[in-house]
Amino acid sequence: MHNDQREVVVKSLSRKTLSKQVEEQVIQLLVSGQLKPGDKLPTEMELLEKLEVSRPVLREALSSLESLGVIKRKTREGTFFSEKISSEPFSVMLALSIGRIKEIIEARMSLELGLVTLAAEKITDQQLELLRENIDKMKTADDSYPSYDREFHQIIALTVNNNVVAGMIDSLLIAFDKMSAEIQIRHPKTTIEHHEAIFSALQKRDPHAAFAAMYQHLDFVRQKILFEGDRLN
Amino acid sequence: MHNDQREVVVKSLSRKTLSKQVEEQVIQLLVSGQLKPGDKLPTEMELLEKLEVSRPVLREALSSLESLGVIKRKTREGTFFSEKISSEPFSVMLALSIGRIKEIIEARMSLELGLVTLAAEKITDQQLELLRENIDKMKTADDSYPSYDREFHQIIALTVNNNVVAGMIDSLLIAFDKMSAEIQIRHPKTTIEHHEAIFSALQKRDPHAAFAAMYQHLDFVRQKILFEGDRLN
DNA sequence: TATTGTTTATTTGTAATACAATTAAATCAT
DNA sequence: ATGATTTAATTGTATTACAAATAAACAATA
Repeated sequence: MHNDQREVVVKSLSRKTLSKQVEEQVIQLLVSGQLKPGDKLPTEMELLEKLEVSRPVLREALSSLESLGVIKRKTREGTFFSEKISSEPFSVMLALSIGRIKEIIEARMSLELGLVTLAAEKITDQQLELLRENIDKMKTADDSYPSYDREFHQIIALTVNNNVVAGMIDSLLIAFDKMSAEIQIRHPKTTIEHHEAIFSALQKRDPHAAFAAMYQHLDFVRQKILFEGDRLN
Repeated sequence: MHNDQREVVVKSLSRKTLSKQVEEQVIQLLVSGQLKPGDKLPTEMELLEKLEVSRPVLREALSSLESLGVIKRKTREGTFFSEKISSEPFSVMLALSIGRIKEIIEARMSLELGLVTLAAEKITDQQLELLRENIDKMKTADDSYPSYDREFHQIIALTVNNNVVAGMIDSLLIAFDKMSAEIQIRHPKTTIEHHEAIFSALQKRDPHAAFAAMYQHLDFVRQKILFEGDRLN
C-alpha cells in the first residue's frame, strides 16, 4: 500500500496487517453482494492493482481465505468463492483441543442433541433404512464396531442437511474417535440398545423422544469417558 | 523445496500446494505433542531451514494458520500456538451463508438445544441472576430489545463454557441478527414469555424442561422467519 | 539503588522481480 | 469433424532487500 494522502488514516487504523485488511476486503465482496458463492474473483494481477498491495501480501490473504474454505484457487482457471462451508478448517482448528476429551464430548452433545431433534422432524424412510442397516451390521460386526458407531451419528447429522454444522460435527466425530481410541471404552451392548432407542424415536418422528434417547446415550458416553479420564490421571 | 532424492515422492503426492503441506507440518507439531497450545514456534528463519521452502510459501502457511486462529504472530516476539479455538474464523466462513436464513436458524437450533440442556446441568446462581436481569431489562427497554434477545442466548451459551462451540454460536447469533434485522420480525411479548419459561427450567436445573422450552422458542422463531422469508419471495 | 530514557538487535511485515507449472483455449494437422 | 499440438493466461515458487515494531540490553539521571 503506497504512501499517499490516506497515509495518516491508514496508519492509525492499522494495527491489522495488510494481508488481514485484504482478507476483509475480499470478504466484503460477498457481504456487499457484489459477488456470490461460486463466482469468479478478479485475477491476482487485477486485485494487485485495485488493492495496491504486493503480491506476497495478496497471496497471504488468499491463502488464508482458502484455508477457511471461503475461496478455491485453480491454476490457470482463477479463484472462486466456494458454494458452501467446508469441513477442513474445523478439523485443523480442533488440533488445539487434542487431549481435551471433555471439551470434545460436550461439543458433541451440544450439537447432536439439537441435530437429532431436527432429524426427527424431517428424516426420510430411506434414511431410516440406512440407520436400520447400520444397527444390524453393528450387532454382528463385533470387532470394528467403533466405525459403525460413528457412522450412525453421521447419518443422523447428514439427515439434517445443514452445511453450517455438517463440517463441524464431522470433524468432531473424527476427533472424538481418535482420542477415545486411546482410552478404549467399549460397551457394545449398551450402545446398541441406545441406538435402537434413538432409531425408534426417529421412526416415530418424535423430536422430544429423539432428544431424550440421544441425551441418555451421550450422557452415558460422557460418564464413561470422564470416569476413565480421571482413572488415568 | 529443493530437488533432491525425494523428488519423485514429493511430486507424486503433491497435488497439494507447498504452503498447504507446510500448514500440515506445523499442525503436526501439535498433533504429535512436540508442542502444546501456548508454546512458541520456531522463528520463520528456523522453519525455512527445516522445511526447505521459500519465505513467501512459509508465510502463506502461517498466515492461513493465523486466520484459522491456530497460531498468533507478534512482531519481534515470534509465533505462538493459540490456547483455545477462536471465533473469528467462524464469522468469516459464515459470509458464505449470507441470505440463507433458514440455514442459520437451523444451525442455531442444532447448537442451542444442546447448549441449553448442558446449561441446565451446570448453571450457577450468578449466571441465573444475569438471565433474570436480562429479562427484566428487556421488559422495559422497548426499542432495543433485539440486543437483549441476543444477550440472553449468549449468556446461556457462555454458561456451558465450551471453547469449541463458543466461537461458533457467537458468530451464528451475530449473523442471525444481521439477517433478521432486514426482515424486521418482532414479537416482544412472546419472546419474553419464552425466555421466562427457559429461565424457569434453568432455575430448576431441569435439562429436559430447558430443552423443551428452548425448542418451543426457536421453533416459533423459525416459523416466523421462514414465513416472512416466503412472503418476501 | 532505582528509575527513566535511549539504543540495539531480533523478528515479523512488505515489496519487487523472475521464473516455473498447470492447463483451458486456440490452433493446426489429419 | 476429430484428434494432436501450441499458446498464453493464471496460479505457484523462489530470491532478495528493506521496513516496522518492539523486547531486551544499556546508559543516563535522580
